[in-house]
Amino acid sequence: MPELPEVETTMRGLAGAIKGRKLTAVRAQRMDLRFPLPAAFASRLQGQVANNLDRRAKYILVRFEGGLTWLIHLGMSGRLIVGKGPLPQLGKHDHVALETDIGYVIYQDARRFGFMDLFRTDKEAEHPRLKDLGLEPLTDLNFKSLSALLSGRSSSVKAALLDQKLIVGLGNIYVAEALFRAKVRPEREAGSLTRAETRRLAASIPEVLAEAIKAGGSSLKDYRQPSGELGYFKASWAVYGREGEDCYRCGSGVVARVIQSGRSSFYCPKCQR
DNA sequence: AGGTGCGCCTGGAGGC
DNA sequence: TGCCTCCAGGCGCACC
Repeated sequence: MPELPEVETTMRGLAGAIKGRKLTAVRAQRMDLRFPLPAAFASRLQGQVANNLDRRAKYILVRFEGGLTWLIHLGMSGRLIVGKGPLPQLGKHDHVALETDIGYVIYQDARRFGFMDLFRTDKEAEHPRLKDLGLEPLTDLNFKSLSALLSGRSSSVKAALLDQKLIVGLGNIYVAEALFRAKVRPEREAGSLTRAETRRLAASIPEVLAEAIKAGGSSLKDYRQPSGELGYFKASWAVYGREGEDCYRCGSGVVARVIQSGRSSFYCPKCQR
């Protein structure tokens, strides 16, 4: 799925389409996303005025004037598509659609690993999807906070960085890129990182995420910005998906791929230690 | 506590 | 309008 930069980009695109506007019509074509849509989903959203939009971890939060919050997770292939004018004909993967006075939003998700929920905004802190999330890498990550997360941990540093209870927003791509920049191998035991390595990693994570947001995210297969534009950060990947290629940085290492917990990890064996 | 494997779905790529 | 296998950005679960 979309990792933090893609979710952030999607949230901003959605904000441009609905912030301050009333949802004049809401349709749920399919209720069975990863989890069923909540009861009376469309009727509860219809007529709501979007007050502010936010991102927490890989969740988009739309808060409405009346105290209702709409939570959206894009799963692996979820996309939000925004447009001006009337709602176009919906396709087989268009599961939720809404209109405002100026345009429309379509939630499209081929694999249906995404999901949505509605809840009272004042209960946000207790929401089961939100209450156990770790720290936000763009605002709360520094040497001290990262050290506290990693120290004494026997799992791999990759597993630790993917664990949304520790730190949120990272997925397979951005973990690979952040570890490359920090010169740390994904298989390293999390608690074994030196102070210098931890310091580099605390810097490289927000750095790579911020750069990716600026580029509109990374388009792999399904992802596009809500406007339909691609995300361009893929061109900046140093190791992800580059198995067998020469390392950008050291020139002599060849990017390797190993399987960790059934998922591909990419790194330069020469300059990541 | 941590790992591993699997399932949830569909579609694209590549081998044959 | 081929068929088959593998693979994919996430995440939760059962099981060890």
